Amino acid sequence: MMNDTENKNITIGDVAEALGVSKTTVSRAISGKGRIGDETRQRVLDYIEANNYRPNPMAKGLADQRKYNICWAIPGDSNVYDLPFFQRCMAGVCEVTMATDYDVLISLVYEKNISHLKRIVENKKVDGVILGRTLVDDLAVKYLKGKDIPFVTIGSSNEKNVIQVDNDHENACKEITSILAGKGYRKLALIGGSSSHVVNATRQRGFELGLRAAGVDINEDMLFLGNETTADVERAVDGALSVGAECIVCMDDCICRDVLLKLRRDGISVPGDLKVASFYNSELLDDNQPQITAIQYDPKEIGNVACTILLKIIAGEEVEQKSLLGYEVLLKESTR
Amino acid sequence: MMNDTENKNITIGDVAEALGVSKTTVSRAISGKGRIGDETRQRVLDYIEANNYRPNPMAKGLADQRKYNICWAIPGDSNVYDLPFFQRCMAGVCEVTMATDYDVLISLVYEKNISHLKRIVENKKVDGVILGRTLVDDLAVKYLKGKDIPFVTIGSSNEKNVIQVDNDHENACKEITSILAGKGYRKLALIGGSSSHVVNATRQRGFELGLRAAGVDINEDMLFLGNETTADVERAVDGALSVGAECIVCMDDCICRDVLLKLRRDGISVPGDLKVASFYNSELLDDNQPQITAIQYDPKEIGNVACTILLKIIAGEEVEQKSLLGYEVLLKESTR
DNA sequence: TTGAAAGCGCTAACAC
DNA sequence: GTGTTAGCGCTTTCAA
Repeated sequence: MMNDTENKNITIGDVAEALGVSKTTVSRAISGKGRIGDETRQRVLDYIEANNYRPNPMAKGLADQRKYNICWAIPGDSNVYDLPFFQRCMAGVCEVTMATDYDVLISLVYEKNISHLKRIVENKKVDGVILGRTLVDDLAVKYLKGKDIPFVTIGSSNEKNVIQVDNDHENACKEITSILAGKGYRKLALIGGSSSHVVNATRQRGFELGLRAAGVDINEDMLFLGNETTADVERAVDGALSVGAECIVCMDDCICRDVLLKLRRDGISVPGDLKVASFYNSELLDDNQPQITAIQYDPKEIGNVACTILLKIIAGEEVEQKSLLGYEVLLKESTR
Repeated sequence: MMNDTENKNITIGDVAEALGVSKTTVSRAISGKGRIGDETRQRVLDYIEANNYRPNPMAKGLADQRKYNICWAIPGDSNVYDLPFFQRCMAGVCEVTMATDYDVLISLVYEKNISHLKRIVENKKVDGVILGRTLVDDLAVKYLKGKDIPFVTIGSSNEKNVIQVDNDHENACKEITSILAGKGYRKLALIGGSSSHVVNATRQRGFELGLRAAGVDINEDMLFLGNETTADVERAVDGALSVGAECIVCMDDCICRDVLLKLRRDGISVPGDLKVASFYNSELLDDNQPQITAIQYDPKEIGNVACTILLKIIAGEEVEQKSLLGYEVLLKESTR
C-alpha cells in the first residue's frame, strides 16, 4: 500500500475525521491545553507525526491573535547594515527562534524614516520587535512605546521603561582605559564618532571613569568627538598628535581603521611612535600589523539574549529591564 | 470633536458598518476586483485612509491562501553569513518588498541541514524563497524543487529548471584575465577556494577562457584550487611562487586577503615583485596598499533582481530562467 | 452595482 | 474526557 502521498493540504479537520474524533480533540492533543485522555492524545500525535500534519499558522494566528513572527529591525543605511555586527546578532536571534515556533521578519529602519517598521507593526505581522540599534533620540523606540507591542533594544536607550540588552561598554571601556593609563600612557586621546549613538556617550563615560580610576585628570583637549567621516577622523588624529598624545583610543573599529590608515600614510609607527587601542574589535582590525589592543564582544550572544528576552515578554513572563553582557580585553602589540 | 483615537482593531466589518455598505463592497473597493461603483469605491477608500484601516494579513492570508511573506535563506555558518555580500543582497531584497505587501522572513540554512527552511516552507509561512547562496549539490535546491513553491537562487545552479540570478562571473573573469595576460603577465597563477561552490567552477572557466583569448596556454601547475583554510592558501602562494608565477589571481576577496597577508609577511612586494588581482572585490581589500585590481559587483542589485523575479513568479508571470548581471573591472596599482 | 452567506483552518467557551 | 459551536477577519461565489 502506498505510503501517504504528499497530501496537498492536510488540515486539522482531516486528522479529526481520519481518527474519528473532533477537531477540538486534535487541537487539544497538539496544544496540550485542556483535558484529554492519554491514549487519545497519543493516537492523535502518532497520526500527525506519521502524516506530517502541520497546523496552518495563518489560521492559528487568526484564531489566537498571534503571529508567530518577531521583527528584526536594523538600520537601512548602506554603510551601517553591512557591519558584521548585525549579521552575527541576527544569527543569534535566529538561533533562538529556530528552537521555537517563531520566525524572524526583517525591517529596515532609517534614522528619520521608520515607515516600514510601522507597516509591519500595524499590519500585525509580528508579536514583538528587536531593535538592532538604538539612537539617542530614537524614532523607532518612541513609536513602539506608543504601540502596545513588546520590544527590546540592542544597545542602551535613554528612554525610560525600555527593555534593553547591551554589552557592558562602560565597564569595558573603563577597564581598558585604566589598564592603559596604568601602563604609564597618561596622555590618552579619545577619538569618537557620532554623538547620536547612545553607545558613544557610554564609551566616553567609561573612558573618563577609567582615567579617574588611574588617577589621571581628564583633559578636554584630548577628546575628539562627533567624527562622522574619514576626513573628520584624520583631522582628529592630527589634533591628537598636536596635543602630544601618547596613545590614541578609538571609540570603535571603523574609526580605528581610519586612524591606522592615516598613521601608516603619515609614516607614524605603531606602537613605536604612538600606541593605539580600540573600544571595539572586529575583523576590520584583524589584519592589522601590529595587532590592535581592543575590547572584544560577542554579537551573537547579544542576539541570543535579546531574542530570548523578547520571547519571554511575549509569553507574559517578567524580565529584567536591562541586561548587560560581558566582554574581553585583548591586550596586543599596538599598546606594548 | 476628537479625531479618531488609536482604535484597537478596526476591521473590514467596522468599515462596512460605518459606511452602511457590506463587507463585500469594502473588500472590492480595496482589491479592485469585482465591479463596484466609482462613487462607492471612493467613499470606502476615503474612509479607510482617514481611519487608517489596515486589513489583517492573517485573515487575508487565510482566505486567499497567501502568506505575503517570502523567505530569505542564507548560510548559517558563522564564517559565511557575515560576509557583507549577504547583508547587501538582503537590503536589495528588502528594498523591493518594501514597495509591496510582502515581507521577508529569514532562514539560516546549513550545508547539510536545511531543517529550518523546511519548517518555514512546510508551515506555509512564505509564498516563495530566495536562496542567497547556491552550492554544487545543493540540499535546499533539491528540496524546493520537490515542493510546489516558487524559488530563485542567487548564484548559478547546475540543477535544471531553476530560476537563477547571478553576476556574469564567467565573462568578468575572462575579461580581467585576458587584460592581465594582455599586459604581458603570462604566468598567471589561479588560487581558488572550495570547489563545492558553483561560482568557483564558473570563475575557473572564465580564467581559462581569458587565457585562451589572450593566446596563453593553460598550465595545470598554475592552478591551485580547493583551498579551504588560510593555511591552504599560504601553501598555494608558496606553490605559485615556486613555479614562477608573475601574477597571482585570487578567486575571491577572502583568498586575496590571505594572499596579501602572506606576501607581506614574506617581504614580497606588490606589485614590485609580484602582481595580484582578485575575481571579487570587497571592503576586505579596500584598505590594502597598493589598491587591488579586482572585479566589482553590486550585491544589492542582485537582491533587487532576485526579489523582483520571485514576486513575478508568485504573481504567476513568466520570467527568464537565468538573469546575468553586469560587473566592472577595476584596474589598480596591484597589477601596474 | 451590491449584498448574503459560505468558507479558509484553527481555537476556546460551553455543553454533555 | 470529548464534542458542538461560534467566532478570528477576509475573500468569493452566487443571487438579487
